[in-house]
Amino acid sequence: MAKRNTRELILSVSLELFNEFGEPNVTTNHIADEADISPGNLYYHFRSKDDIVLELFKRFLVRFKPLIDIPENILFQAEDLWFQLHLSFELKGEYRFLYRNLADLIARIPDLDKAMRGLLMRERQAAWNSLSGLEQAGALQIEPLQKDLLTDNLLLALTYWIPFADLREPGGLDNSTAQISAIARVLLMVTPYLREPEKTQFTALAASYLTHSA
Amino acid sequence: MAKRNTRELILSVSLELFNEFGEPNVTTNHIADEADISPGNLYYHFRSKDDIVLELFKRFLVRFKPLIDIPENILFQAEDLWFQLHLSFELKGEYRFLYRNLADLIARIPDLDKAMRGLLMRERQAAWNSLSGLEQAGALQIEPLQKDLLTDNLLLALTYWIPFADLREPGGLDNSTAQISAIARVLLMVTPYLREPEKTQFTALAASYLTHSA
DNA sequence: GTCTATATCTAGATAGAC
DNA sequence: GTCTATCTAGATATAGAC
Repeated sequence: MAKRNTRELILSVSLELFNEFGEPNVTTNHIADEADISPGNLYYHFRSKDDIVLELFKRFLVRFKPLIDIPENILFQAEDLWFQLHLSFELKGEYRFLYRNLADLIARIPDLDKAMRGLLMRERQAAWNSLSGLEQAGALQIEPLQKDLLTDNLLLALTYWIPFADLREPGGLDNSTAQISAIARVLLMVTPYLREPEKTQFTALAASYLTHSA
Repeated sequence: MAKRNTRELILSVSLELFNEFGEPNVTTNHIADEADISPGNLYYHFRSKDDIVLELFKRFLVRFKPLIDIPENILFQAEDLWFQLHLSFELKGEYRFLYRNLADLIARIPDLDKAMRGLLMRERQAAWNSLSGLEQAGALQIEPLQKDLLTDNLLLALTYWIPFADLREPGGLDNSTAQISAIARVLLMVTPYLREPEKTQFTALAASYLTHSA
């Protein structure tokens, strides 16, 4: 709601509406209406609707990149993974419209296509590096093939868990409670490959988050 | 391409175009054009575009329901799971436009919303029952909480693996090779909880499928 | 910077002849 | 059943006054 200026207002209103109704179902008139400005004014500040989407994506990107900038040889603790997931899901929840219509957005907006594919590749690498970190810390033991598959499965969950949860319980991810549940579920994909004592410790930790929140 | 009559032609052309370009990016004019009929003729056979989508969904449903009609107390072998996954992914590949735009389709078409949510619930139950079957056959050992989480993760993969793979490699799922790789990946989500000898046996089987196909 | 009014375009859908 | 021609609605985007 921060009304620093009209441009910012348009962006924040757009983000809200996109998240709630899905980007294809929100017209520039709806945005202008909700922001209490005229359609013409909106087009003074943005050349097109896609331009709004791209600006929102850019802002998402700026905050997301540091989160997946995980060096290859980091010494990673299990708690680090938890924390990293928490920040990541929180941010994606804020910009969840991007993930709800991923396929069509990138089909329509070439610039977004390029950027998003690159982002997914980076994120995959980040997940892979995280697992490597756990290995080096002695907490994780996994075969190379399994590691590769687990990485893909993690990336799948990181990409589509929010739309998936929204599907089953629309608007259910508005509260942080549901998000914590999501994080726990993703984390538990890793626990089968953890060694003791981390395995038991983490299963219990995730379980406790789950039970008092889902 | 089966041209039994115009109605069937429209359906098969629609399915092809929807799968290739995404349903929102295919207009009724495109369909008519590709089917070499007039737009007016299309609307003689279908009241609306949504009507076409619904009819396609109905046909998907008729073939999919038997696949997820898995009794609660079935004695399940690991191979059964593999086979079931194979049929399931093949069918979903045929109708993959449904999964590419799931959120928006059900937001727009109320009848589809109801049916699709019901279907997802059934499919989740089917996955759960499959795990139960493996437990009863002595092949699977898993804690109740883990079982629940695994079921959700399986459902996530069953729902979004195809759009996810399409994202990374557009059109990559056209050949059955890529689909086998997908099945192997999903199946490997279960292997950490399998007992010996099934565990080793299945890891090897899935790995062999993966290596000579991906 | 903001408004009103309007242009343009495209999609879904219909009417009526054949 | 099929066609041509057309309507209507709604969305993006622009023009020009204030």
